Amino acid sequence: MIISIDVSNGLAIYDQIVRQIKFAVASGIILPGELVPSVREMAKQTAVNPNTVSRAYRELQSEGILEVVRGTGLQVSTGALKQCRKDRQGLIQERLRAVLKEAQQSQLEVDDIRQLIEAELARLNGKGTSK
Amino acid sequence: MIISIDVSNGLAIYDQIVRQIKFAVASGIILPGELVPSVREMAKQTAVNPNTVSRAYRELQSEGILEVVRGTGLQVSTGALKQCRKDRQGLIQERLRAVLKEAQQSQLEVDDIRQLIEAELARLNGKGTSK
Amino acid sequence: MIISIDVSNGLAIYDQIVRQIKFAVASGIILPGELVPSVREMAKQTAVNPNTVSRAYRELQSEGILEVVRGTGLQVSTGALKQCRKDRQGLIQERLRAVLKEAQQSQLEVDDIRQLIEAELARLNGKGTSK
Amino acid sequence: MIISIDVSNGLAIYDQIVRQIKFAVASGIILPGELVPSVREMAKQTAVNPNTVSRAYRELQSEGILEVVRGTGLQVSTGALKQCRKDRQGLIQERLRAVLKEAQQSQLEVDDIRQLIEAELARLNGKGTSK
DNA sequence: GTGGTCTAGACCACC
DNA sequence: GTGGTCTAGACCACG
Repeated sequence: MIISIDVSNGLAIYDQIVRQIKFAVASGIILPGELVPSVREMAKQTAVNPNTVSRAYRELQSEGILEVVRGTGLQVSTGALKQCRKDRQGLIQERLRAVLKEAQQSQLEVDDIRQLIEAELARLNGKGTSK
Repeated sequence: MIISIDVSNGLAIYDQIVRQIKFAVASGIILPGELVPSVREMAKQTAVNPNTVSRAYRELQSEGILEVVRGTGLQVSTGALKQCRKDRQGLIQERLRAVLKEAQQSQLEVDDIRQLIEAELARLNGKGTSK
Repeated sequence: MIISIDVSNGLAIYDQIVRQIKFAVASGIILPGELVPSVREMAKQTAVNPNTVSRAYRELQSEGILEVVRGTGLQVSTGALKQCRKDRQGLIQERLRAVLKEAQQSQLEVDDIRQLIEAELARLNGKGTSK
Repeated sequence: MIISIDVSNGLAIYDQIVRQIKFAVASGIILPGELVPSVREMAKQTAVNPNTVSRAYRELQSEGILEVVRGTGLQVSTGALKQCRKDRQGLIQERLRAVLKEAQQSQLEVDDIRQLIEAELARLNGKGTSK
């Protein structure tokens, strides 16, 4: 699992770690039962303050994504995969709703919105297949 | 023009003012050449410190949305309407692209995405017409 | 004499009036002994608050450019032409010095500066003659 | 980097800070990637309120000269050097053009202007070498 | 420790 | 009356 940090993108570093681990879990890159890198290890890898990694892990524990294995480290918990997928789905849905709502408030017709979306989907697919 | 502030939504107060004024300009609620409420007036209206309003107005000046008329107040500048509309459009497009991209990365099929979108659009329209 | 005011250029209105009258005197557009328009007249002409015109005239009186003719109005004083010319000269010289100094502080070589100047002079002359 | 404030020169304090930092960047006194003094540090150094320093830094951020490194400070951004140099050059050119234009409007012959300039350049150089 | 935001209250120039 | 600037002091999130 590779975590890459961008210090100057406005997002808190701990939050970048949280999101990327959730993403890794949702995508099956790291499976329930597997250990995440230790705080020190991750801190070295990402050149980040251990406090910050620790905070990210704490956050993930409180959300039930990670759980302590005494004397061993932190592992991805059993329900984490399903939860991360659902989170992801929910988050996407929420953001989709927000942007659609705003689009409508801006005098955009429903058909204009659909057109915009199809254009963007085509763009993404074009990029994806050509790669 | 009515500006409503929500102190506990995470967004900075000055930013809420900035956005709502841009929205008002983009929507034609306030036209180029018209004066925005004075700093003190707006501060009273929104129960916010005048400095905070001033900061929002300064931000809008530096973006070319507002301009000072010495001793008289701040007026919406000539190019503001077009600029705010374009900003708004660009912002929506960008956010749409981001969420669609993320949706695709989450193993959602294009048709699933379309279905989600239609559901959300229906929700919005239902809300709109029933109200 | 035509005075034109630009409310949104940052310069105080009264100052714009002061400068334009000095310019008119220096250029011989208005001669010593001639009356300037009355406060009310000028205020109407320029669509400016009479207080503001009054302030400009006061400024010009205190600099000795204008003088009261009791019951008649304000006239350009005898020494005004020479003084305005000198002022103008001095002001230009001062600004020239300031900009040259700054240019030198910015690692510009003397010859680069000369080149820049010649380019600008050519531009101005080109414009002037072609007009 | 030394920032010196003159409270009684008409220029706003925050603007003096902005200009001097731009100057320092343009001159290579402070390089892209380096941190500027912290808000509190700079405030102590210049005997100015931290808010005022903060405002100057905010201004520089919005112009893309500085960028935040969360919890660490503000660093000179990558493109800042080039940008500051260009700004500086453009500003000088603009002011040069303005003063030359005004000089010509004042019945000064081109050769008189050249003479004035050479005199000023000599003055500056004399000062520079004698120092 | 860092910057970001906000409030409160003051003074200024300009109209 | 208008905006612009500054100070003082407080609280927050982040590292």
